[in-house]
Amino acid sequence: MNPSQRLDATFAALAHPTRRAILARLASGEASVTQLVAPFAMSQPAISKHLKVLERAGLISRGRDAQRRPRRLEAKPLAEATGWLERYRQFWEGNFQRLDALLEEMKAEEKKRVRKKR
Amino acid sequence: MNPSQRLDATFAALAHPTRRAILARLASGEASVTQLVAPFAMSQPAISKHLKVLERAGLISRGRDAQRRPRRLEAKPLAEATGWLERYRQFWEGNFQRLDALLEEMKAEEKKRVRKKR
DNA sequence: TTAGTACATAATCGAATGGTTATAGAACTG
DNA sequence: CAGTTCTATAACCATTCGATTATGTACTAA
Repeated sequence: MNPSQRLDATFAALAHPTRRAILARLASGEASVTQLVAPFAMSQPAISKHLKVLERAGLISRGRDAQRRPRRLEAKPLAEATGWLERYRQFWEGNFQRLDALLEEMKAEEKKRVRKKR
Repeated sequence: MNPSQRLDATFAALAHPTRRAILARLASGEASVTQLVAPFAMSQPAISKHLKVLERAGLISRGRDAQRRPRRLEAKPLAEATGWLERYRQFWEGNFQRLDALLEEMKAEEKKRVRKKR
């Protein structure tokens, strides 16, 4: 998976309230599937599907403890997503000191990308 | 739209490379639909659909200039998304000084949420 | 007024998403 | 061993997504 595809998977995984709630739960420590199902008005297979989405995005990993397969938070993809968003920070912070430099950098990157495409 | 739904819309909008590229383009200034279509091997209606997704998420707004309807970046939803992600920053920075406080806060929030649900 | 440009919208289509129920399998428990 | 618990998977279904082509509409320009 290239970086763009990783961002696709990460943002898509975050685009569902159930999956965000699962991540929030896992932030306070690993949890079994049964424990993760409990708070939701939803079947166990539905949660298992959400877990699969999170796992394909690399946001969680699977351990083992007897019959249980506890999930643990893996934050690296969150860091990458944040990294992508940081490029826009000045747009909402109204902090335009470094804007010119940023725009030049962005234009250069885009030229590279477009050239590559042809 | 409640905050959770706004996050749904924002993350979903970011989960596509074409839409991220459009935002990157708009970071260097507003652009007409025709200008936004140009770099992509994709039809104009396809781009217009992506623009609609971005607009529903509040990530862009529409101006007018003769027949043109130039789009402009609106960064507030990006700020909200970043805000959500920031809660996890310490997980990838390995900075656990404030972790206990955070976990307490998260548990309290979750209890509120679960109680509300019933 | 006629032609062209810019954009939007409708209809269509295949693939992906998000849920369900039913069932299978693996590991514990008595 | 028999039963129970935990999790995964399969089959199914409705809806949404992401693209297409065709067409409509609003504005400009000659």
